[in-house]
Amino acid sequence: MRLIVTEKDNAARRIAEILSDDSASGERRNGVNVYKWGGQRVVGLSGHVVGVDFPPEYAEWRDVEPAELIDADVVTTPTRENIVATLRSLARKADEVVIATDYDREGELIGKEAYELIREETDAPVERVRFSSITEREVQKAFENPDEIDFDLAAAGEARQIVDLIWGAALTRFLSLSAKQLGNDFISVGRVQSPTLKLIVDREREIEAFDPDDYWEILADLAKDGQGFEAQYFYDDDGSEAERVWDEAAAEAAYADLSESGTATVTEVRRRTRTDDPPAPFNTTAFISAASSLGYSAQRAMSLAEELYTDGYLTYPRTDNTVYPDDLDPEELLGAFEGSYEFGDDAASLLDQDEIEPTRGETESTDHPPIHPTGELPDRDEVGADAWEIYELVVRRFFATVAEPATWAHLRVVAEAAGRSLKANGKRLLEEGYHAVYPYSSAGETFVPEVSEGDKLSIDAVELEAKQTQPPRRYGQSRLIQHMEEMGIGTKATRHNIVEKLYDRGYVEDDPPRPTKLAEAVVSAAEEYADHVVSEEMTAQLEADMTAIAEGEATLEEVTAESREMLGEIFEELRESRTEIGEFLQESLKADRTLGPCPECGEDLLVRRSRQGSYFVGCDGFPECRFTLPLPSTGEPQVTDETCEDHDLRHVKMLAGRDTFVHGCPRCKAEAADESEDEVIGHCPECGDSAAPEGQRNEGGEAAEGEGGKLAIKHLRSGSRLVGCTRYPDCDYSLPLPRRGEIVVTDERCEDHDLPHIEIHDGDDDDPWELGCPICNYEEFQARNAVENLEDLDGVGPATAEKLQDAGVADPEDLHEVDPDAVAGEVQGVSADRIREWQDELAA
DNA sequence: GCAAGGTC
Repeated sequence: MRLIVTEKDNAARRIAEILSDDSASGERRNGVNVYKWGGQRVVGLSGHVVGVDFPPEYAEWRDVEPAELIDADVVTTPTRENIVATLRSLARKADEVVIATDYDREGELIGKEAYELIREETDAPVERVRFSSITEREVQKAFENPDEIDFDLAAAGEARQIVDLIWGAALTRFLSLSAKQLGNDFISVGRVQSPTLKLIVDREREIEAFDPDDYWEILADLAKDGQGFEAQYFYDDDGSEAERVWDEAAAEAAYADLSESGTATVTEVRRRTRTDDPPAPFNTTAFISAASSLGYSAQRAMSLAEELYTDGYLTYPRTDNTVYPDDLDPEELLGAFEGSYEFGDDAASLLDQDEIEPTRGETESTDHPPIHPTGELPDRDEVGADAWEIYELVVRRFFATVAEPATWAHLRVVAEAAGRSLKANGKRLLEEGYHAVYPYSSAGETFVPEVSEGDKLSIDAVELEAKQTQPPRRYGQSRLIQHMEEMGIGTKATRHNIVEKLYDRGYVEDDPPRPTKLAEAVVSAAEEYADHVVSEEMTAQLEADMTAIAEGEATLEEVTAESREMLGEIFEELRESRTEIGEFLQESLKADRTLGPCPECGEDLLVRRSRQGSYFVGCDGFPECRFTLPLPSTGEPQVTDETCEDHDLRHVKMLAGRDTFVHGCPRCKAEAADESEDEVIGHCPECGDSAAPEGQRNEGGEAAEGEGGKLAIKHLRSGSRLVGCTRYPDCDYSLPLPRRGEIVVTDERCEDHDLPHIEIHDGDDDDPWELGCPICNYEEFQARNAVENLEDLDGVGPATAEKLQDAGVADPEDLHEVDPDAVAGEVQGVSADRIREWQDELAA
């Protein structure tokens, strides 16, 4: 039997299809897909199935000096046991093995890891094939010319693993132990995350140190024959054109001159035609950046693209490549969109072009093509709105890369008035080119009328604007990822996760990411004692070392020994400053939790956590001062940089995924609740007059008048509002009300529940939210939630969600109890296997 | 409970 090993299941399936001429069948072993035909088996790994770590005796942080990790053994152990077991059992029956992992450094290492596992089971020959994309031609050619594993290249990857582990673990443990931050709140450091964090912190330092300068700009409304346009004052500043006037008196003088002249004379007209080339094919970074201008975070964009990839609609989304492979036939791919409702017209117009020549970016790599549609079209309702928007972006990007350039007519006009110069730059689209199929990049025109030198223009208005220079802007997530790519840190598959990691570690908050005090302290400490780990040089040096290993000019042992020595020197310095560093980190951690002064004792109010795990605001003066304020029960509190003017306390935001909200000043919230009175709106349906519990009922089956609970609108000190029973805590019946907006009880009544309708007036808008009867509203809310929960399932859109509900699955929870075959029979487009996958996922 | 790199 011949065993073929790929890096992932998707690749295994496609290679089996190609090599078997579509006759392969799949089976599941240990939860791993194995494709078979004749004497052949193909199995896909899941990237690395083994990982490096220290031996177990180093596991307990408190029992090990971090510096001991520097010379500790590094061992490789299976991390994906089921895949390893399947690989082993397949290997035992193989008399020939082919490694077909991705064609890049990490792929070589993953292949070598598989090789080592296989060698423990068999002496069968092991070959290596390399192909630059999984297409019939490439794959056939690769299998006809098999090669050998490049152990040097794999060793380069191993060296990286070892260096990253030792530096990351030793420094992470050192900082965490010195600040006594163990458990979930450890303080991490790493070759990629720390330089990325420094980038953010450095930018924040620039912002904080920024000292704005005043300047003035003068704008004028000009017109020729009634056609108005805007022009800007400029002057000659040592040979270059300047618009900003730094001196107020000079600005006012120019403004006065221009205001007093009724006309200006055209002194210069310059026309130029510019081509605006279509963009290059999408690599991961460019894709994330385009998705970010549609409002998607890096993480969200990637997870949608991964879903579309797994479902077969897009190619692999993790790629650096910006050049389509030779075997991509643009005409054929455009043809796949011809009949489509959304894309048909655009595809047809592109096919009408005289020539189709895709654009090329700068990087051509061997593992995966640029991200493009496969030609298989998803059902718009089925994939959901977000996935569709991402899909359309990728389709249109592909369209743009095969479209014609756009051309623009540029018109620059300079006019003089009272010795002062005004300029206007016009821009008109001559040939729409790729903009016709790619609406995401700006194609805005600026109107300037046709004028000739010597023409008189009227000056209709002049405006003097006082401005200030602005600090640099924070990096957005996608800008950060671009920066990482430029610095050569991280990879296509990890950069967006690194940004996410900075959020998880409490190093950055909000979007665009803003560093916490902890982040500033970690970066400062690293800069002082371990500068190497926060610099991009560490990666640059590692890359050079890896190249040397791959080319046989150095060995893994030499490179890791040198790296260990360097880290050892760093620890010599660190040892002496341990307490100092620990205190510094602890202070910064406290600063991130500090709201402001306690109204009772003047010490700091801090976000704290009770023994039960709930958050509240407490005083740093505890136990002498017992002042507290409650916080909402949902989400993780985050102290924002906004401050309440009344109480000098920073506002709190509650992070809870989609349900994240700004709580505001906790003292304002508590005081507002103290001042409000409960407003009774009806009887409690659980214990009210018409539904009293057994013991309290009178002969008529009702509670005695006045004894039953009433429903009232209540304001809690934590900021929540609800319709709840007046007999609380004896009766805990309650219905949620929105956190924001003024609650207004109307005269309209719900006949079913005998309750008034409620409206929410938010801000000054005169179009209130008609919430209606609170009971009806809550029931609808629950039903809506159920549909949304269903849509969270992989491959379920609004249409399928509805069908699932019709089939008795109102909520994902119901899936536990259903018979997959029965439901699959009732719901078109959902297989029993899919349902089993959902069940497995929910169980996990 | 550490990193970064694969992958889901």
